[in-house]
Amino acid sequence: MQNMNQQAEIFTNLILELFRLNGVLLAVGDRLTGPAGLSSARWQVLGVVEHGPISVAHVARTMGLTRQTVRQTAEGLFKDGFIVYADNPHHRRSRLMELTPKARAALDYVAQRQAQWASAVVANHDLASLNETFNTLYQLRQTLETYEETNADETQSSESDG
Amino acid sequence: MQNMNQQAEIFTNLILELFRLNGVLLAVGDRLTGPAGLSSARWQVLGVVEHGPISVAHVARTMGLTRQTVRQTAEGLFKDGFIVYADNPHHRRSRLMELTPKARAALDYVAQRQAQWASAVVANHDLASLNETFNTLYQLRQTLETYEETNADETQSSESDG
DNA sequence: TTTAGATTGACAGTAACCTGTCATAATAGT
DNA sequence: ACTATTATGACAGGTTACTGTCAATCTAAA
Repeated sequence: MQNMNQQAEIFTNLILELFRLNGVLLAVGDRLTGPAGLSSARWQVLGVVEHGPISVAHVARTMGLTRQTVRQTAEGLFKDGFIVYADNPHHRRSRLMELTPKARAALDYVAQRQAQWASAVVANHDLASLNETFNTLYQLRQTLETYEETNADETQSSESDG
Repeated sequence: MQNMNQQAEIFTNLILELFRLNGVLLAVGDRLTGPAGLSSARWQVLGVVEHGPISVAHVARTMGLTRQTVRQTAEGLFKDGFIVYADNPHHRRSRLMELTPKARAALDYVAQRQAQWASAVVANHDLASLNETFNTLYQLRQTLETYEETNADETQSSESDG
């Protein structure tokens, strides 16, 4: 099958390009948020807390990250005065994160910078291509996640190791 | 400009999708390479060394990573017997990494698994969409990198902070 | 030849993700 | 009410990326 080699090559190129783009986007995020005392990771967490008081575990689920990762980010946000913890009426240990005025100001600042940046960047691309790209990537992720769920057991079961 | 808001939204969605896809791909890479004693990062480095003896700094430039990051990965690869260091006739300190038979076997194993995986995944997508997506992402990265080079100075100069 | 600059490997430290483990707290089942 | 399970925060440790700094080395210029 000649076509399969071609597909595999295009697919590999696509993956490598995704990695590079990911790196660039993280750098951009840090540049946009840095002057406000934030980072890409902190910004994303605050973006969830912005919608209302919420626990660390809940944010983790929302963002698709682990509890521990969000906890670490939250620790830094608290230490730097971007969030406070409020008592949770439904759970004694699991307190709720809330934005401080400092965080509100930082988010407003970053939002303005991000909009400015997005406008400038997007001006060079047409709507249809971006939308189509989004759709393809979304479908690709669905395929990958389905495939992983189906085949992960067959080769990754390291339960007999311990 | 009504169109600008729409573009900004699609753009934001695209970025979030890129982050998610990146996470999934890293997980897949680790799953495919794990049984061979490798990881996504190690696999990529070995993929460069595979083409011939090469220094750490050269691999870093090839991959678009920092010298120090590749050095750390190389350290692990050496410790686990995947590479050896050969003298560099052109530079006394900068030795050249070379694959060991163990690495050769691991790469062959991973290549087979990766091809199998890629075939299965790609079967659900058509060549044209993947290719078009690659092109859009490539162009987008070019735009981003150009924009960063042009505007990075204006807001990121934190020299007056210290 | 000697000096100035760039490159390189090494080392230290940081950020952001991960897993594993533990005690505590909430919830479901009996 | 009691027990088993689940959810949560805390802590330890590992991976992969980054920056900064240093001495050694190579290269180019004077």
